Amino acid sequence: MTTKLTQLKQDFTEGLSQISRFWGFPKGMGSIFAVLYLSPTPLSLDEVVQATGLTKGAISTEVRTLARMGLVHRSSKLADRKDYYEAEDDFYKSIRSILKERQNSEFDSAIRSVRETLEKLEAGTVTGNAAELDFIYKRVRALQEFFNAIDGLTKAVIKLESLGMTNVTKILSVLK
Amino acid sequence: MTTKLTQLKQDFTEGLSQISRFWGFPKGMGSIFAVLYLSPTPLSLDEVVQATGLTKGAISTEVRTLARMGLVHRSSKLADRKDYYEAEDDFYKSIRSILKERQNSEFDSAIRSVRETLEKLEAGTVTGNAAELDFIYKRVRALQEFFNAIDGLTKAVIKLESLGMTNVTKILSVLK
DNA sequence: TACTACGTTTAGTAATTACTAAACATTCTA
DNA sequence: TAGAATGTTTAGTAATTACTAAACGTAGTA
Repeated sequence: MTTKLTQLKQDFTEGLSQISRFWGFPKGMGSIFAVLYLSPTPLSLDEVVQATGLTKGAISTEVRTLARMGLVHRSSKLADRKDYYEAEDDFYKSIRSILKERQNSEFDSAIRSVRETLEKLEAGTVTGNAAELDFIYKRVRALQEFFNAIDGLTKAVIKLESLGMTNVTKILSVLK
Repeated sequence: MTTKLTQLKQDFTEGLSQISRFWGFPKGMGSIFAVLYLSPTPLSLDEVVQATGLTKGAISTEVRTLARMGLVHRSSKLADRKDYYEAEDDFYKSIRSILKERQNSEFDSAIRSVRETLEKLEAGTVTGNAAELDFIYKRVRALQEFFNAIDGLTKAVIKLESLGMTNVTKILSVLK
């Protein structure tokens, strides 16, 4: 039983859409990436419209966030006003730019709020039952330390020349 | 300038809510966890209702998913029909059970769909332009390899006796 | 057995998010 | 300069998700 190439592409795209949703991104983002990833040549906005069934508007905005994450690249041909988009195919590179992106995001500000909580506790300016205060202080500090560890890890990954199989293998070997 | 303990708790809870949303979970989940995490003693459902402002129903369901992820534990006192909930305070442990949880989830099925794509391509049962087929095969295979690497990593982490600062430090040292 | 104290489920609502359609801005071309 | 070809923004809609309120189930207690 044979499969048509177009069908295969569609299934693949469907799969990436689900993965995208799983990670909390719009499923349209997944399908845009899939289409670009399977294309041997960069595609214009209208070609992506055609291939995904989404509208120009949607693609315009989602391609921008994909580009911010380093998952697609925008290029242009001389003497052609169209923009062209192509997928990054080095996922390890993408991971690094996604992490970099996230550093400046809301996540960091939320984490900062935990640190502020901790600082208030350390400054001794919080009024309330002493035993409870002590308990809460320990817990908040533990959380803070955990965040610091995560933060250290992501920063280390960002700084790498390249993540990639070699490094993954190294990590695996230490974990054994 | 001093802060009331209740205010501090509220701010902390607010912070965790944002973090929860950032990771694609309901913000209510974050606040439930925060309340439990700051409590020296396990809390009953009604106490959580009181502390979070959510309804019994919401808490009932969200506490269940928190428990599945190993972030909270349910316990009961003898001769007391109430359930009591308390937060896991070993986050490394939680990471491991979250990863374990995710293994059987939709994510895996989506990844499986990529593998299926690859298998069809390898079986040579796909009809279409040969050059394009070859290109697509290479790309899909690369993605598959990437997923395998990730999968290997998560499995390794799951298998660990315990993740924790020691291991994080080890990883960091390899990445330098 | 009826009543109470709980947790769960369910059906509906509110809030959020993803997307569309169309107006708009910009740049090139005639 | 007018017109066409492009990408972006915006205002509204559809779809999804988080939550509420209240009915329900169950088990313990009088």
